[in-house]
Amino acid sequence: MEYKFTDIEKKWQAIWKERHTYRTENHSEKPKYYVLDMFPYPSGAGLHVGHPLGYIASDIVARYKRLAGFNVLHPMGFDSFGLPAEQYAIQTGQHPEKTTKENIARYIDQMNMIGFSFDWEREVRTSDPSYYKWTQWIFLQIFKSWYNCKTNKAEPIDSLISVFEREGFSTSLEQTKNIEESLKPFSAEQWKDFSEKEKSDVLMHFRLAYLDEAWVNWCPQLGTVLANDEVKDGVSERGGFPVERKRMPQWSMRITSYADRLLHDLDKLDWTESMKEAQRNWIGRSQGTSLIFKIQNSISDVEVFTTRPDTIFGVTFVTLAPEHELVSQITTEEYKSAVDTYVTAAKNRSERERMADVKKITGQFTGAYVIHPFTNEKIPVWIGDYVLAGYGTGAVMAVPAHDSRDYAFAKHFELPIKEVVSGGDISKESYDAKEGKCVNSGFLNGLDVKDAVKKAIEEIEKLGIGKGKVNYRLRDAAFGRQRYWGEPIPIYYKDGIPMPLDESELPLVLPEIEKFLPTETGEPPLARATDWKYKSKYDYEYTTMPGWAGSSWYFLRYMDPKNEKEFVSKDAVNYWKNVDLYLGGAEHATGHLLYVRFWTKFLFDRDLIPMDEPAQKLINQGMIQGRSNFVYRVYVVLHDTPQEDGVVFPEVYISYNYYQTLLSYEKAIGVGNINDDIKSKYIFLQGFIIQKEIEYNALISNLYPNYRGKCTLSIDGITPLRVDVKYVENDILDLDKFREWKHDYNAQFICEDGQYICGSEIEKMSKSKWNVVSPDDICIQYGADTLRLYEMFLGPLEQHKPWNTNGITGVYSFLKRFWRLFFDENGNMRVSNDAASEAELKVVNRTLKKIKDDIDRYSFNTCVSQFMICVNELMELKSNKREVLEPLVIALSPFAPHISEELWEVLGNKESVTKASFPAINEKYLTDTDFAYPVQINGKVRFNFTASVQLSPAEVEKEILSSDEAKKWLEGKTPKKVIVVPKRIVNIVV
RNA sequence: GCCCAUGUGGCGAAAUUGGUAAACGUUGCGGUCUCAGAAGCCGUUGGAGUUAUAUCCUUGAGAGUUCGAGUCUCUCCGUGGGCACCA
Repeated sequence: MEYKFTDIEKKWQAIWKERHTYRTENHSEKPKYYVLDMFPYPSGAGLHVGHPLGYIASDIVARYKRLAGFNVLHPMGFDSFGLPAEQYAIQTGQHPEKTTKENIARYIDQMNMIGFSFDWEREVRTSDPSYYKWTQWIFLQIFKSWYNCKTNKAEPIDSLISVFEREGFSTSLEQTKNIEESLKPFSAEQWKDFSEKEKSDVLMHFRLAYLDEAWVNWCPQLGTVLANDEVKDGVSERGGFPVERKRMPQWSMRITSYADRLLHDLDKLDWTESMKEAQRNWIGRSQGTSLIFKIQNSISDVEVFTTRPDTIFGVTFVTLAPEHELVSQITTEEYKSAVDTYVTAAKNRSERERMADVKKITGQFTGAYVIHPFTNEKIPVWIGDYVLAGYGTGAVMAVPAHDSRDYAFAKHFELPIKEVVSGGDISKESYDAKEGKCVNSGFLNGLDVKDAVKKAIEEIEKLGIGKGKVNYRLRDAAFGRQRYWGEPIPIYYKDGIPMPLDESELPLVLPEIEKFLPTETGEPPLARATDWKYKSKYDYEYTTMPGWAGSSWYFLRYMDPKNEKEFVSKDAVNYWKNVDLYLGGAEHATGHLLYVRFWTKFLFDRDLIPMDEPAQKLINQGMIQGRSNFVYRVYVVLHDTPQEDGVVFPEVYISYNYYQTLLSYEKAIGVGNINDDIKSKYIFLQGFIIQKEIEYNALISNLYPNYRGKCTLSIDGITPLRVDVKYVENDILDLDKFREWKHDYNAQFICEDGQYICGSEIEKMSKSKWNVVSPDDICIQYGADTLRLYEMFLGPLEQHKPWNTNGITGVYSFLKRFWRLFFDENGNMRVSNDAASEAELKVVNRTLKKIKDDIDRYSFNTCVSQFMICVNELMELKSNKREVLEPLVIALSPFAPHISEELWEVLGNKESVTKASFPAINEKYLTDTDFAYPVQINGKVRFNFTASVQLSPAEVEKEILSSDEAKKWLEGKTPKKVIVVPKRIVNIVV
């Protein structure tokens, strides 16, 4: 009997489905274990071999934990709202719901083919109304909450209202300190007299989900606002379109209220350092001082934020961001037009332009001055776009001597530079280091920087012009998207006041619309919906939620996916608590992983769930990259008019360079007639040039030099073209298939030893790069178990690695060998019930121990190696004992579940292997007693040596050589060399 | 610029707390089986050196700690990633 993986896999997948083998109950005597994958966005391209990497790893852990006696929750679902489906809908007119459903069906088929142990009865889809009902519900809870700084947690908005009713609002109100300082103070009486609208506006300053005029990342091509993490290098992450800054009313999430807790709680998580570091950077906490400068001849003042109060005496100017609200107020008549010009220019620059000329220094004097609080000197106020409106107070005190940006600005505009910390040479560059002694600094003179900071803050607070303050780089997250395919925000507008829907009215279902584009007046697509008004009267909010809304709480829904009364029952969430192992890509560090922590903390604050972190342990599986292949083709650029130095042929004009290109090809490949006669050259050219590409204004020849030929010749006019990796094996192109694919039957390949060698490049696996390898193909050719083992065998889980099918035969033949342990050549079962030998037991126990240890540290590649070693050893021992094989079948089952089930049945066990428990390890067989007596290997003798105390090599040597066994072996000879490894092994060479 | 990660044969990679570097797989080479191919099976494969044995060298580079360093410390170089006029 052969190992027929196709039959075996089909059989067991059907059985698992039929018997609901992986259904998980919410109650069990067993301890719980929750292993979660980041759910995929179901794209139209289907899964490629990179996607299942993390799923296979998590499936191994899930299956292993079941064997180890845990009640395991291992679900899968789909993040099915999002931009690509909508873009596709715009292009094709198909409803995103339809394409999303089709894509999901394909994803599920592909996943089932690999044999995952997901409990599909718990599947969630973020675009399903029964799911997004609860996303909307959570939004409403966030909307109806505020952050109390005194209790340091989110509370119902009612508790804030009662504070206002009792005390009114002032900047010194303890509960709201650091939250909102632009709001004007009011008394309790004033609060009571406020209109509904006024009250709503005030509360908007505190709600955790709020509507506000804000600077946003606007992407005109996508027609929507994007959050900071959706913008990379000034272009949108999806599609790569330019992003502008725009001020508009915008729904936001007050994630900044949680900045401190998001930062601090990182310490208690078991995540990689780089992951935590990425979040720390993104949150960007900086401890400093806010400081107020009085403006000369004015009642207003400027507040700045600095981390270096110790350099207060080095301030030689103050810079405001162009958007700063004081700019228009303080600018003097004389500078008005210059300032206006500058501000307008700065505002019109896109984010990308601004980034591009980071090095270019621009600025403008306002004509105004502030008074230095300690020296009473006049300090000029400038505006400059190196100061960001959104960070700190949008104004800085410039200390050119000790800040490189201020230094550059000062040098450019010839402003004074005053050294106040000794240690650098400020004539050359600024001295930014926080080391040295203060000079020229009044009461700070002679102090070290550290002490000076303390002293400066003390003095500043004494004068009442500032206080210690913490700033974060993290901004509130834009929450509204001017798009169709997302959760509608459950808000309607009554007399201009945003009102939450009643919870009983959820879900607010996405209305049907005809076109998925914005309206003619520029409103979001939802404005197209007819008959879609709250109580047929009030407008709903037209923006939808961003992609991250649904994914910020999905791990909770898996616990209780069908609950119609609650987002998750107390019962379920108290049992499962947080995720024990979370697997996903590192690219979500500053997006999803921050938002899901934020929502979890919020739900915790409001006593809706018992834990304040979503996932204790996080593993980032590396990306499996694609290996793209290229063919090369000679292009000839056409010219409209004859080139002076060119060669003229009937119909076409070619520059001399390209003529040379073709000639050198002729030489290189030794084809065609080389003849000075222009006519024969024409024939030569005619032979190759077959097609005119109007688009590129070029002639495409049918000549394909191979990779090596292209390199050695290094001629212009050769263009690399992507070729589907299906037609390439080990960089060698299947010529016929290629001709067929490109319909280029005249293609002339310049080969080497009859082989056309393609160029290659490692890059992200993607449909557009033609380098996608589908897991389906691997499953068909080698089987799912081989695919699973091979993906693990490729290398450490967390590392990026290119896909390469070369090694897969090794894994495949391992499974075939494993199979042969059970069947002889004639297909008869050869397993015996005899007792196993000591050697066999040693092999199996050592393997089990190693596998267990390696799974516990998520080192799956070494597990696979260990299985291979084990099979090799058992083959050598010709082992066929049930006692040996049975535990191995169980141990292998997390990795290769199908073959394990089949063999388990062959061994005559009725229950499924997944119901078995992980075999116990007999410690007796783990000790290296083999080496207790001397063994001769290549002239060396190996002794086992174990000492309870640390001995020096000399002592060990003495100890060993004086032992009876050594004496017996040496027979009076003196050892030539003794290599001593304390505590372990001694090699003696005679 | 700042921060994090990482560097081992032709290739993917192993190497618990510092303890015989290169396990396992692949590629290459040689052999066996076969009408033939595929698949198996058996050798061999870091470098230098020797008929062979012996021996020496080798974990990006250089230093240090140690009886002993791929592993720990410092400096430098390369690669990947994050943040970036964030005051």
